[in-house]
Amino acid sequence: MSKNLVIVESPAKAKTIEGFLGKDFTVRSSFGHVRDLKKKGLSVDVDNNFEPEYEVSPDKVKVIAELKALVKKSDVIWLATDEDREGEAISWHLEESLNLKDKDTKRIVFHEITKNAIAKAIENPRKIDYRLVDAQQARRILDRLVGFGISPILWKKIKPSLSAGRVQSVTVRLIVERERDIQNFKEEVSYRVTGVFDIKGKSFKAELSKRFKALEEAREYMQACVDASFSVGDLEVKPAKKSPAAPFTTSTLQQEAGRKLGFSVARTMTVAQKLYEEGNITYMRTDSLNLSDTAINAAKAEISSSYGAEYSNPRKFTAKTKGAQEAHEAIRPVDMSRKAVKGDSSAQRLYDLIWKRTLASQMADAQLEKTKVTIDAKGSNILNTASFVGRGEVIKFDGFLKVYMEGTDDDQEEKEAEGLLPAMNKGDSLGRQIITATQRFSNHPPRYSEASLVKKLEELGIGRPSTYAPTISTVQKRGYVVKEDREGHQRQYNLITLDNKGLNESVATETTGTEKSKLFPTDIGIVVNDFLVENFDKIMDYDFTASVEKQFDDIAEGQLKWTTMLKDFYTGFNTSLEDVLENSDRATGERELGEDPKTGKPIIARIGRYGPMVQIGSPDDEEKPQFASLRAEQSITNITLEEALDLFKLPRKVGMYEDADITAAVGRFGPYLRHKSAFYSIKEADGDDPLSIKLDRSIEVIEAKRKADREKLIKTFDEDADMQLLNGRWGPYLKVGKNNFKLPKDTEPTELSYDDCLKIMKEAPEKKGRGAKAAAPKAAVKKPAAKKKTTAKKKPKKK
DNA sequence: CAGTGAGCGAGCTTCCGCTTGACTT
Repeated sequence: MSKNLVIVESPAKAKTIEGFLGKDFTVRSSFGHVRDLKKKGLSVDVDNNFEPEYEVSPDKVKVIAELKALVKKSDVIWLATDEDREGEAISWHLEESLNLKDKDTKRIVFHEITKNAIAKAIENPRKIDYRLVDAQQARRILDRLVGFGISPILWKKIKPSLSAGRVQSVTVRLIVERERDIQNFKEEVSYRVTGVFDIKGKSFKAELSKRFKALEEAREYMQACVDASFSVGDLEVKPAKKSPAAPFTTSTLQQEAGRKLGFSVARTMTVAQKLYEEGNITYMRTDSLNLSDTAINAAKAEISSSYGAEYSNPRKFTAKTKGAQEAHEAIRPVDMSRKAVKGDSSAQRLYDLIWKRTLASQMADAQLEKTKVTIDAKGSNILNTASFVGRGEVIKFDGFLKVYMEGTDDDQEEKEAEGLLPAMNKGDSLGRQIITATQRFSNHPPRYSEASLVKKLEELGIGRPSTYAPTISTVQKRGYVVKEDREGHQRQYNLITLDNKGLNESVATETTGTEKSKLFPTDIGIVVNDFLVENFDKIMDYDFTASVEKQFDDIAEGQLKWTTMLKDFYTGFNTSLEDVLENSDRATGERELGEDPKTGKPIIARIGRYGPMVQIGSPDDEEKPQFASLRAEQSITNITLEEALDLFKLPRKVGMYEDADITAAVGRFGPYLRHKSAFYSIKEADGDDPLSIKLDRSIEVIEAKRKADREKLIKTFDEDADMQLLNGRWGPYLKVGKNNFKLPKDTEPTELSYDDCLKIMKEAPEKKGRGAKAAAPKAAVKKPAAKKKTTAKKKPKKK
């Protein structure tokens, strides 16, 4: 019988460690935090030293029950949660909710999961560090105060259900401000001159050291080149080196997988989680650059045997990121000699990336030789105002480049790959093949991708490895930000070429401004952000998190009392909450578009109760104002008067079919047709538009939908017209009225009788949470009673 | 699931950070 219970945070870790410890040890996991502030309400007594009200998280009730049973059977409890603020707090919450006795409880930490490290940890137990716990409580409570303090103000002043928080609101701010920078960007025009020269049959590229502002200047210079003679001027050869990037952290893994594999941040984490659970990589939520000695030695061995000892260069990297807590190692393969893993292609590719990055980080620098040639031009005086420069780069020793090179975020359209320059000597004359002057435009700052946003957040010290991916999905779920592709537009540019046929001027076209999977702010995002920046500048400051983090550190070091810190913050914060609630105006992002040609009344675009909308007239007028929602692709900032007027043309009568009207309109879920109280979605992608769709096409859409519905239908019943067996996305299912039911495994739907279906209905498990929407209105009359019932029913389900 | 936007008032929404499955029409 085992007398020791070890509790870690992750089940995969528990499994590994159990193997290292003898059979006197049982290892279990807490699955992260087990207790939190109560879900409902503030649950912080601000008048009583910020006394928090904790509860075991609903999804951890079972975990705690199981652990409690194991505690009873054990003599010593080892709390082996991560060695950081959150981990220390988890240990404390475990101690509290499992009623652990001080004398039987030991706190241990380890940084790598090896038999040795764990044995060492067991030999060196300590007590829970309550100062660190206090720092975590301050962090948790501050976030609750901010989130639950500001969000309700947004419900009143802008729109219900909105949210604000220390992390998400600043994230949205980054995106809104970047979009403004882009809108206000004034592009600069210049002329870039490049030439291809040759010597002894070999050619190379060179670029003029200066750009011209005006076409006229470029023309003048090109003209001078016609009769110029070119020769080799200065030649410079310089050694250079490149060093490998550090091993992966969560943030750099997300960035690199985005750049090289095209993964979203969420997908990277899902795939990494799987690799971790299968024992292929170390923990994937980390901000540490550290590799264990075991890993460094394994990399050294792998490099020496595969590439030779001269390729090995063991290195230690140290974290430079704000607020790094380093409870884990960097993300690396568990076994460096495992060059590939089984699994789907996502897993294989991500593993390959991690393997290469880790290996490269332990490899020698690459040695390069950079050459630079400056070309002399003789002829007209204007040629002396600038000179062509050619650059070459040769790799003398490839070092880490043999396996891996980090990607970049810049779309560098103009950077040419640098190759080897031909052999030449000072004074050699050069042939001119072609010289081109091209009109170029400066680029606006780039929009954020998910990965570049994560990079920015990490730089600012905002959020943690475990929250980057959820934060990005939160701001999208709240409708503050959308991830989209945008089509570019055509742009013309001037081109002057000089080749053996002489000078030639032309105009060419290019596509510019194409965006793929970039983050854009929505109207709501913009209005909420502006409201918050105006009224809560302190919390919206990019340095707010960094400054509270410093205070959390002071708490952890025992130099500051956590209640004092919260009190200092809350006094001012609460005053501003009250002030804003009382004195600030409703924020609607209102913009006047012009006048309605029919009535002469003003038309405005603004945020309404249900989102962005346009409105003719005001409620003060004798006649009621008219309203219409904006389409998904429209925005308050861009919509024109004409587009707004179009919105009021709906709903529109398309024609008659089967003795009933067909009308076209746009609803909450996009454009649709309505016929005999049935709805038929139409898509712009199919070339259908509610403003212009014709009768014959509408009939086509209706008939297509009817056909699809017929194919979906498996069986109906005479006993109940509302009951149907249908084919859905996940196979056959039973539909009764508005409720859907899963069929038991291995059921042949065509053979089900009416009674069978009734049975399936009755035996269906209770729907939980969000799924029960359809039933809600009926229960509305007896809400309090109905509510108790559902919570009571939930429990047996969790057995 | 589908045209809502006056104002009232019920009751609801909301935070960040730690960890995985269960579940979807």
